[in-house]
Amino acid sequence: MHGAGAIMADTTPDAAPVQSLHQRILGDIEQNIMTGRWPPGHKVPSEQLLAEEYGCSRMTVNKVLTQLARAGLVQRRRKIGSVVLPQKAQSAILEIYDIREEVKALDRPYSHRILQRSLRSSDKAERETLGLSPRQKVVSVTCLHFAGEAPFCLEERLINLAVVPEAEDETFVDMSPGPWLLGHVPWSAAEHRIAALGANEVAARHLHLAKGTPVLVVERQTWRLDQSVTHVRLTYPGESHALMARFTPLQG
Amino acid sequence: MHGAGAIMADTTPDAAPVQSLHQRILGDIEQNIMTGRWPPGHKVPSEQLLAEEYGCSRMTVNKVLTQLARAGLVQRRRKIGSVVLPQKAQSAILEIYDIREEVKALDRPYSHRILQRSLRSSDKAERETLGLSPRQKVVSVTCLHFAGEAPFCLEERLINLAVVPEAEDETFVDMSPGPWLLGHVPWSAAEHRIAALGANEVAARHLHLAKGTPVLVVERQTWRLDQSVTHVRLTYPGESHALMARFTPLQG
DNA sequence: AAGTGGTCTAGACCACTTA
DNA sequence: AAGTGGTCTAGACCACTTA
Repeated sequence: MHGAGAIMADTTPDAAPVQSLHQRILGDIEQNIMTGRWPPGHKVPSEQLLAEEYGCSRMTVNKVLTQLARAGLVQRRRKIGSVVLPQKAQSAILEIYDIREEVKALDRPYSHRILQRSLRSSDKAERETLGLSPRQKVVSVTCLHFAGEAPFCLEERLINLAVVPEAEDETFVDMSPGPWLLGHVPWSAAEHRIAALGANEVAARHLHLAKGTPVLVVERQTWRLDQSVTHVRLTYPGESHALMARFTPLQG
Repeated sequence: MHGAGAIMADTTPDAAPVQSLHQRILGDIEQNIMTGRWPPGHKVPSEQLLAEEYGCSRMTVNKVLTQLARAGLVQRRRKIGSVVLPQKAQSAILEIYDIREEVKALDRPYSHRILQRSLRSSDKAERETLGLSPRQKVVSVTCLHFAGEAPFCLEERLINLAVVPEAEDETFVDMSPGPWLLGHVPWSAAEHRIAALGANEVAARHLHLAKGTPVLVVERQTWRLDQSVTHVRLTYPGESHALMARFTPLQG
């Protein structure tokens, strides 16, 4: 140090840029769309015009508009320019939470218990579900998730051993099958099915419900590239459980 | 060779570039992650190294890595570089479809009927739900959606007139409230709640079910900036209905 | 023919982080 | 001190689309 301490302490003469330039432009345009000043169909100024207005290069506004297009807020076409899109119902999105996280979010102690685990040849129904060929083996796991002492969710899962050979030696006692799989196999696609059903006998017994009580059933199948990785059926007591999600269309 | 061979895809000798360069780089990296060649924790080559390997400028690979980071596949940190992230359960996402689209996807003729519509001061429960101040007015609409002759979904909705004054004169006869709102108000956030319940009296009557039959209840609240736009409760016969979604983490 | 977006370059300076 | 990403510039050429 050469006596520069005073200078160091005296920073922020002109406010430091808390936001980058393209974040500011993004925010401005987003505001215009969200407030309705630019309704669906409105023409967004061209990249060149925006660049002039903000006194920046075209690349900077291009980055912003590309991001808005990816988020589905605007449509971009050559010669035409960018227009504000009507919002689509399909863009309403719901997150499916990790069960452990769900329970912890409720401030309850989480635990799980493996009720059954078997390694065996796939039967016909399973091959149909997973899209397997006749000889392929599967791991079948049944797992009960707890919030405190209370059963929270029944998990019935099939794992395709051809895609996840490491599953052969895994007991899932330390980590339940869901998180374990996420750590071992990346997935490229998933399909969900959600229904309200009356509890069947198995679900009723494990979840301590009367048979026929409404339960929320989430089925999820996951693929890696073109191969089915796993199929899972999660059964939640319907009265007590709800899947929640908060969603915002754009992240800055 | 330190993985550079795996990174580089074959160069197309003559053919016109059907893919842009950054799309090709994105695809290559995505492949490496999806196939497990680059497991979670693996260090992605630095921007400078990738740029050299692909013989392109740093901006081009920066674009790719930024996109991968936004999609949640990698984490980027200065000095450290980029590393492959473990996949998160939270990234499993479910689309909620427009009811009209849901019905049409089943190849059934869609129609809807307005059962009730009223403009009135909000009551206490409604103000709590929507976060309104005492004097604010709401439009309350009850709408039944049909697939052919069969009731498909009961919609019970509140609309905040302060945010959507145009709703005062709208009958929703030509277009049901959901799509109408999407065309009139952009939303910035939504919150969903899904549960399996026994049908209450109103739902049972309109959906032609016995009281207590399992139904799937989807509640959605939507905001524009900080103001609540609408709250809707959708009730589906649980046995016949399922929400479906297919999801892929990255779009090129 | 002209306007617009799509993509890419070859640099630049900076901020952050570890060593 | 050095490596890495974050951001931005000032251009360039091209593809597509309308007129």
